[in-house]
Amino acid sequence: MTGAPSIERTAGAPPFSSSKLAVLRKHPYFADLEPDAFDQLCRYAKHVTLKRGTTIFSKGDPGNSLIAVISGTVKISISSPEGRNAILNLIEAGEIFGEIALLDGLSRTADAIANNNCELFVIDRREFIPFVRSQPALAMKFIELLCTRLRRTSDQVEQVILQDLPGRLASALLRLSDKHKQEPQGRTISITQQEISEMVGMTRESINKQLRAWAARGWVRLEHGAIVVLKPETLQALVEAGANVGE
Amino acid sequence: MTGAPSIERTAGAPPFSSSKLAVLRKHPYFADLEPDAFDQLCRYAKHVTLKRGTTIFSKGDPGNSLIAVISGTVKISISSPEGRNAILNLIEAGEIFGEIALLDGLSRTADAIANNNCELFVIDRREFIPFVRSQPALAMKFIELLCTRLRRTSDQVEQVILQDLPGRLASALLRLSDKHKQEPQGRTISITQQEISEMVGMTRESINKQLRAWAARGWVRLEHGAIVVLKPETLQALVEAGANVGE
DNA sequence: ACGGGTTTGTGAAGCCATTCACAACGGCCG
DNA sequence: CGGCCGTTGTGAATGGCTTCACAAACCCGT
Repeated sequence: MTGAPSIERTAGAPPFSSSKLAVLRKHPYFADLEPDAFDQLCRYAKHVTLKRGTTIFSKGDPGNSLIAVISGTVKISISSPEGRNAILNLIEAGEIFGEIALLDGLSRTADAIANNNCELFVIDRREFIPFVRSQPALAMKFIELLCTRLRRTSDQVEQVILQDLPGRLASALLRLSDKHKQEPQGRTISITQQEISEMVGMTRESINKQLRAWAARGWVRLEHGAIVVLKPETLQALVEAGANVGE
Repeated sequence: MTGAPSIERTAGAPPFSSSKLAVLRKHPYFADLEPDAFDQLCRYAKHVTLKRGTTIFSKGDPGNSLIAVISGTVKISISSPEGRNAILNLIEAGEIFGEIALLDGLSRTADAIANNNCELFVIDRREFIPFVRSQPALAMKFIELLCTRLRRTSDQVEQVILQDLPGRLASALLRLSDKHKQEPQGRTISITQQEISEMVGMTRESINKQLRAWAARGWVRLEHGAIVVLKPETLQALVEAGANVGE
């Protein structure tokens, strides 16, 4: 709805290039927002570029902003005192994060780190909250977003508690490959085995062994820094059967 | 704000006893709602009583209602094909559940089962959603609720991935005992070891052994169908240290 | 094209939690 | 008050995943 015009140029002269705004504009959270409301929102935003490895915020920080990813990807993770760490989510271009602390005003629940060089929009809480109240439709959008996140996180708990290594790994691969389902055959996921192991909560070594076992059966193909899912249906079946099937 | 009057009796004659409504009225989600809006809400609700073990809804069901617990407790859980199952949450009197499927209209993410005889209010989606739209304050309340749930669930993921048995068990005990912190000394949790094991994602046997080890040190006391936390600070320290300390 | 850092591959040893198999106990209902 | 079922307590054996310790392959910058 509302097409995608009106970003091109406005009297108020938004301080960012239209191409960068377009990626946000297309996003479901903002797609059916009033055009001028969107422009107003953009005026609140700061544009930031970071290089790989930069910490955006840390667990426990006061959470006073919402962040939209324009390019690159951001890693949402937590780490234990002993040095183990877990990746909760990977946020890609067009997505937003940091909404929990933004909405409830409490501290951040996890760390956010630039996973590679990236560009962000940062929207301040002070300016954003009144804006949400004035736009009930936006509030409903956030309810939707929170519901989606909750479903995703619940799923994660379910998997980590109920599934073993093969099941969890298969789920993770399917979820990641769904994000980029370009061609029907050959869904390539750009990710290191180290990262996958941290998403799944197991060691890199175990993940590697399982992946190679599947590669031997032709279910996946391993590349350097990437995994190609060849038989998504088979992996899906494995998840549903409750693992223990495919070795 | 708004005190707690107006429930007593209204012209419209709400069909439920005021004592039952009071438990809802006191709850944060509804506390600062306009009195007549609250009455209107109550008119949408159906009153239900169930006996222990009854299934309220199952994972995958279409989610078309919000449920408030008047008395008793409800178990939110999921189960794997092999029969393992995991308790995600225990909902007690005064709390509500089922809000995700209510708000986004998709299927239920888990099973809900009456953990003992209980009384519920059931509010239908068709009637509720327009009501939320007409009450922006209520929408903001739901955003808060969702944020709380999300923090809780994220925490669970964090614990299950990063902590070992002692750490997870300690966290669970502390969370449960915080709910009922009556006396400063002797926080009694009414729960079976079987249930705790399903909340924590480990076997009853393992949980039993850990609990007895702690009982020997005087950190907890075990009763039949209950656990008394004697040294919450010690358990807390154990969680923060990343486990491996207490045995 | 060389060199250092990251990513991947692999085996041996060890450990924590599960599984299995009971025994004892408590509480409730007939 | 006497079964009976759910809860708790325990030990031995098993196993899946981790830990540790490398080696090889790859990638990028100079």
